[in-house]
Amino acid sequence: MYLTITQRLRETLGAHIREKYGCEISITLERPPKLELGEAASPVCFELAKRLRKAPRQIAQEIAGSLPPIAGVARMEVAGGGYLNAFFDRRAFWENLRAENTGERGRVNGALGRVIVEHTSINPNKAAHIGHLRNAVLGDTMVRMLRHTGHEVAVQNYIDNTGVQVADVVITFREMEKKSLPEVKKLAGQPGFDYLCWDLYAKATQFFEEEKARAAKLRGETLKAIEEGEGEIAEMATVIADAIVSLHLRTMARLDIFYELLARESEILHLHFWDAAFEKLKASGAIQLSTSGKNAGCWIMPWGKEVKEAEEIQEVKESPTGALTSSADEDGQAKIIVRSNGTVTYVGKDIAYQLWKFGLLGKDFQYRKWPAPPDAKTVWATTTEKSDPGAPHFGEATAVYNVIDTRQAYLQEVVAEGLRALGHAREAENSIHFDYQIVALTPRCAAELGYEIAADEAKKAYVEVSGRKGHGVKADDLITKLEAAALAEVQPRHPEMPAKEQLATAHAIAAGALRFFLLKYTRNTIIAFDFKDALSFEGETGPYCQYAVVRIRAIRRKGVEAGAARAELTKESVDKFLGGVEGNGLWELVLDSGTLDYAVDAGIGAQEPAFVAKYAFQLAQGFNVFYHKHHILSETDEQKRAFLLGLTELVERQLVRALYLLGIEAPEKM
RNA sequence: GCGCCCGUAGCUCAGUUGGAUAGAGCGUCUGCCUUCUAAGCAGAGGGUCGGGAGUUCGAAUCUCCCCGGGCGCGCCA
Repeated sequence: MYLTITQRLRETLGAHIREKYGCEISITLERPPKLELGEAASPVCFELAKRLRKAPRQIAQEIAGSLPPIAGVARMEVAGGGYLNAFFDRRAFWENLRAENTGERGRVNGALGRVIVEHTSINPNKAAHIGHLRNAVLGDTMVRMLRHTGHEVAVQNYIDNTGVQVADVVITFREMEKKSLPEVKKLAGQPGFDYLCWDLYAKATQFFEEEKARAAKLRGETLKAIEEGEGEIAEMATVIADAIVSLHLRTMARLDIFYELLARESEILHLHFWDAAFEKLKASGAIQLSTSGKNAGCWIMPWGKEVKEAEEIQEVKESPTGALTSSADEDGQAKIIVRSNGTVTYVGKDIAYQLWKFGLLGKDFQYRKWPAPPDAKTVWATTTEKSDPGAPHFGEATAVYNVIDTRQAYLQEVVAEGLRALGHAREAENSIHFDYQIVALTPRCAAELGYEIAADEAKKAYVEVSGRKGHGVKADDLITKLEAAALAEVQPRHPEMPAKEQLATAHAIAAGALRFFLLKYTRNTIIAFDFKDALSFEGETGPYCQYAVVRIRAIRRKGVEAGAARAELTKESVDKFLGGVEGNGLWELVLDSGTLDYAVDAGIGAQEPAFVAKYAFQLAQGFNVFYHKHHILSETDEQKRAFLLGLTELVERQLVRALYLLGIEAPEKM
């Protein structure tokens, strides 16, 4: 609602200034610091003053006096040195907001069209940890926000099932644990397999450090076998990766995170996605065969400062083979795409995958349903077998969000540059690296978990999570711990509640606490994880927001029990309760309720789910203040009680909506 | 060496892209449960926005220079 009115205000103001003064100016709007200054304000006259060589206040007065009426805006005032302040029509806002049942669905901002969001993408060789959760929760929340604003979104989870990390676990099973394929199959079917692999992977890291030569040889052989996809080694890798993926899906389902497609690297390999991309890259000259220098024999993509030079050289020396005969790559940071032994690097595969996402590769996967998905929600996976005829159409997006931590920024740039070099500038532009900072452990937390920390690390503010070392807070452990803590709060409060409901409530609180904890920080803040903060249910937390909803629902239940008749609210009453300075308190809560669209819009624009988390918290806070100030059910003035109840319902609806966007469920009681 | 990011209250962080008196949570102290759930509310205290210079009507926000910290730059992914 707020966004609707401010957009109208922006347009009208812009058009009016264009007409009146003949200048094109972008209208900045802000929320004034105090309600007495209105609901929206523009400092545009300060900027205008420079161009028109007139006092800003005078301009503001001219505009305020001549601006055509705007629906939803009661009046404009001039304040300070030249602010233009808009005062909303409070009753209209209230009525329109209450009538707005559909939320913001259907309203598409921009022309994004079909969107792919890739998130989670955990190496399928060990249990998920807290860092993976940040990725998944950020991605999932962004998906919810995009869908809320009417975008068609497909969620994809990339499965690197043929990589080094899976190979390392295979090696550990075979060489160190001396396990046969049937034995591994058996283990993979047992609970806790992801935890077992977590420990094994840490062991492998040790082995690789201690016996470098032997390890390197084994890794090479294992990788090759996995890539070729045949034989016992390959089968063991498949068994491990598939089992771990299923466990990851279950972990994420605990936080209400689901996927449409599991895109597996094995299919990118076996369906020859890279070959197709390679031909395109060669043909366009985007990559070149280096014939001299340290990269001799590699296909490289010029990078950094060299891009320009290389392009110039390209123009002069169009070589039919694509071979770069100059020495431009000799000293530079040219990115290697194909190694001198003919194998493709990760970036190369990623370019192929990215091309597919935009429908630019000229190839498609085959699809099958993933077996036994959590909550019986269909998940599709890529396959080399015949495609399931019921599979939906994947790919061909107009925008792609890749949720990957910020350390990979450079590689993501290379991928985008690859698209650009192929002449897909728009797709390169719409390849959004949705980057975020890592989750680290506070030194105290690392100590609590019993990790040995090197002396230089102990001095730092935080300790990096390391899958290789086996250092990290496992996702399932954390969720379980939170559930236990929440249950300990629920039980004494609701001894009458059936055990099953107590558990469900505790789960909702645990998941809410965790998701909110991961979302309240903006993306580029390193989260220094500590159990004390993550386990908190007070203050700026998910449970605080859930609690506000629970309070509202308690009021409604009690109201129904009391059987009190609800008076029909008159226009005069609404004007009275929201009007003037006395109405400011209630009006502010109405206004905050109606600001969700604005928060979501800003959140999508800045790619910051944290904006929605902040919104939910502030609305909950506003409600709690209201709750203490007004006792609703004992209100004797019927009109007032009807109004307070209406407002309560409004807050509930908006807060539940905001929480839904954050992937947080509001329980009935807690 | 080159590139990117960060430094805001005791601690952890916001500050919606340059706007009005810099905000919140935690922690500390003081109050508030016989009324709709105290996972709450009210109040107090706490700031040279790392430092300096500049840009302009206006800077936590933009530019430059320092100081302090983090990350990236591989024929790994």
